[in-house]
Amino acid sequence: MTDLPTAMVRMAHLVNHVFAEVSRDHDLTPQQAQLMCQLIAGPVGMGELTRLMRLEKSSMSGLVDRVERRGLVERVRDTCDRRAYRIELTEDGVRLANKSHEGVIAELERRAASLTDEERDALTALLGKVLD
Amino acid sequence: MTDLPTAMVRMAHLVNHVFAEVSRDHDLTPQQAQLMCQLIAGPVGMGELTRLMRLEKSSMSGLVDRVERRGLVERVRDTCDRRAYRIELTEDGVRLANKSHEGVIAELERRAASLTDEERDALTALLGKVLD
DNA sequence: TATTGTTATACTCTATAACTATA
DNA sequence: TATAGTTATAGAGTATAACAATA
Repeated sequence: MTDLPTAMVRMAHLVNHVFAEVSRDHDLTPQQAQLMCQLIAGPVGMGELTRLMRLEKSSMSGLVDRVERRGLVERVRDTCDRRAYRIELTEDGVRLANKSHEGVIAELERRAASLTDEERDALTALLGKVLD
Repeated sequence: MTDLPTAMVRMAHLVNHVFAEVSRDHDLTPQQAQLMCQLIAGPVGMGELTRLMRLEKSSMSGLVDRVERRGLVERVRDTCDRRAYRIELTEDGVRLANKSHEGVIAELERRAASLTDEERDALTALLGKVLD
């Protein structure tokens, strides 16, 4: 039995590991997989992406470059602001993003399988309280 | 209210962010800080370090190189196996490792401050169950 | 032969600073 | 002037493959 912060750190390591493994299975880096997961719900602008992933805009430029080079996303000019782009998954990108996302969820579900339904709900609620 | 896997991923992002911020405050990269935290309890061999941090041995060589160059750790030859090294914190390293570790713990405690004592205990136990 | 660790190489990831184009 | 994004540069992080030294 450890203290709460230590348990939080260990949980983070577990999630990071799962994310790395799944990404690798799909021949993506964890950063590339994370970027693509951010785009599943729909196109996102560069500025919003840098905020979501807490990266400098130049870092995001490079990350998008490499994923675009693989044909997984496209830069689409914003119709309202001609300086801006919206980053959008391609068809291949949608497939890979969904598979990656599902892979992570499935593996985390598997890790949590030892919990009862009540424990799952309690854990979800408690995590939510910390994350607010 | 979201599902459990999503809450786990968000928790991981929070911890990663805290780790990145604290590392930066101490002029370390998150990887360097993580390495040094592994050494707080005492010297660790390269092989064990690669296992703990899930890195290839060549990656660990480079990581140790950069931290050693800053005078925070030392390679000490193992007395039993003359191929092996034990990686050991220097005096400066001990100070910085402890400060980083405490910084992370303190910030995570702060994030969990909204929980009651019972909720803290419950969350810690539930996380422990998933981590087994 | 097997193991411990390093070196060489080639990427990816990241930030800072300077830049271009549009608002 | 301010904002959205890129480019240039430098360093850190990572894996694969080949290597040296010891077991």
